[in-house]
Amino acid sequence: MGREDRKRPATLRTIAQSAGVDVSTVSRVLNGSPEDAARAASRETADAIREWAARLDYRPNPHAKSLRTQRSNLVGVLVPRLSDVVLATIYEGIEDAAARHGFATFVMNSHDRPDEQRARTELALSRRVDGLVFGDAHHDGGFVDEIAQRRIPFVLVSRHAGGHPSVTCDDYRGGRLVAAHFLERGHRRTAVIAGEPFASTGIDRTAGFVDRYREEGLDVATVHSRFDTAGGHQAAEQLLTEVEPTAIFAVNDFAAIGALGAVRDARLRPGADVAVAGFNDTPLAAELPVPLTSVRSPMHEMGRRALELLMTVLDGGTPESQRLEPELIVRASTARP
Amino acid sequence: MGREDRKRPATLRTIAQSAGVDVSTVSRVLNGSPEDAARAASRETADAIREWAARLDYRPNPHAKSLRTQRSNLVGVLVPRLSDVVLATIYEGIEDAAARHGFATFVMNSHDRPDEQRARTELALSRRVDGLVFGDAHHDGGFVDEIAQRRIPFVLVSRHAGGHPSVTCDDYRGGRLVAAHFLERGHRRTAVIAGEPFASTGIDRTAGFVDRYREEGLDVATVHSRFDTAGGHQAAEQLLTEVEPTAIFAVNDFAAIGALGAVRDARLRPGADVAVAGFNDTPLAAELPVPLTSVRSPMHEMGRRALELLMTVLDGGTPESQRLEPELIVRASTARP
DNA sequence: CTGAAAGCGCTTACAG
DNA sequence: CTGAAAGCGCTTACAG
Repeated sequence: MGREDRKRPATLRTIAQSAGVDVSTVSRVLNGSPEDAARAASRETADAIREWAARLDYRPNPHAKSLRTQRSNLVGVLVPRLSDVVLATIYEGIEDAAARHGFATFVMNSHDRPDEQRARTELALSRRVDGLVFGDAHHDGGFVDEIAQRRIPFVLVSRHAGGHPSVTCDDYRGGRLVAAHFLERGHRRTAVIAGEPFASTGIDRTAGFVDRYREEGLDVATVHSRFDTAGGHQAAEQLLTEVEPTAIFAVNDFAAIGALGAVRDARLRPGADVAVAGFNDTPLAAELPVPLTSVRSPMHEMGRRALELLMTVLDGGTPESQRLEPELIVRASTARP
Repeated sequence: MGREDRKRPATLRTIAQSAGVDVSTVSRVLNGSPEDAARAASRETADAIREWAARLDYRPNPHAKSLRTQRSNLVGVLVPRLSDVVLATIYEGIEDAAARHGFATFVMNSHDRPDEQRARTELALSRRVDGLVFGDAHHDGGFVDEIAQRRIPFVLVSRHAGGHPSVTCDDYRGGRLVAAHFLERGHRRTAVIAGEPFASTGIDRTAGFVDRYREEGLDVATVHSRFDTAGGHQAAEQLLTEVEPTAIFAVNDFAAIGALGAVRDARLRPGADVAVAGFNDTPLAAELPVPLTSVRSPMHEMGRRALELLMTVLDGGTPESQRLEPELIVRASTARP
């Protein structure tokens, strides 16, 4: 089954010979714009060419095309971890939109480590991507600033940084929604599991929550954490002993699930004794033993729009950052008994 | 920030001119095998060439190379859904291994739909991938048989089909492990949430479980389901009313989580009243309010090995299918009180 | 040790 | 409406 056994695919030349015309004519008819095609050959010649192409199962060689046009129709996508369902879903949106534009994508994990971000980006660049989508931007913005300076087309998704074009959820507003909900339920001693300090998602969600509480003259305890369940568990344990909050907002569903575990371990009832809310409304949130209140963010849509925004950049347009609306989904984890 | 602004990258010709040698010499030194390089130029010439390459930040143009060599160093990967953490983790293994071999990967979702499998495969082929990894093979094997007939290099991962080269978990054995555990705990009326009927994973896990129980002269109720939480919830609801099992094996953690929800909704205590076990030992399993007993499968390793197996195929070797060992992780969801 | 030449499969001014 | 030619950036027999 070695690769030598497969017979060579049809090329423009094959078709040109079959149809008795020049390759340039075939190119214009098959791969050119409709106007090009119309100008390039008579109806009959064009039809004959198209018929041969179909019969020979012709598919343009993308490498030849890219070499000639200096455009690869490839985009590189960097995410912290693809096994995080939030990023995977955003990526699905990116991939869908890319396919519709005739682009293919390379995804890579950076694990939120600057050295890997750099290495993966260079790898993508050496593969000659036309542009990049970063789902792993750090708020300090050092790395993306550098990419911008090199005039490499890119957009950010999920997290914003340094004023570069981005598509995000309105995380600040999402944080406020949770705070408003907690206030309505009468919680006055609350805490936030704020995630990693370098991610604008965690920063903004926390800020929105804290600001809303400040408006009521109330302070909020905050603690940073990893974005996963173990991180949330650990952070919640600490908060439960040091702060004894009646409600906890974790800036991410996984951290929230970890927090639920910590609440249970402390012999408290999630929802009844300690309210817990998460963010993103991951598919699991609704199915947990104690269903989780969470802020729904349009993950797939965010990915789709980020890719569209990149297309704007590639077409030389002026990209406008977008902030999509979050929606609070209330469930048992924040219901008083 | 249009693409026109970036200055042209260095090429072999740029370097050849700078170093005062022919492009063919530069090619042999920079991109050839070590022996080629040694034979192509004197130490000094070679060093000079390498120095110029570094100074000009030379990166071989992959499109030119692919066009010339008829090899793309690209592989296509098809999965049912990348937002399923199991497939995402397998894909991470594939991607890691691919990068080490100098290959890049395209991933695409097929949603387990034959028309999408076909369309995505053709898309990958039109992008001139050297080979494919299918994580979404259907057990009937119709589609992959066809691909094999076309002599397209490919391997299967996670699911096997039609005797084609594959890397899977020993799912049958995994099913037996769960059965043995349930038997040891004294469960005699049990049920399996078997997943989709077209996936070898669910088929084999179910068969292993059922066979072990048959050896004790006991029958097992089985019901098919989707692989997600909602599917598991629904299947468990049905089983709880119709079969009243004391233990349920769901062939996948998400279905198991859905089953836990159904158990709770029926006012039964997971673990105490009804044991529930899952499969894959997803990161969440350990962190659930009632930690989930699950069969750990080496997902990342499976992906890695699948890619290695594809490399064997591409090198004209004889690929041998592999079945990796599962491991039972016992937690509270199957502990008697 | 080194070079000159051909060609992979396209696109696109240029010419008629 | 159609063609001939050049060239994108590589690799690799062939020749010396």
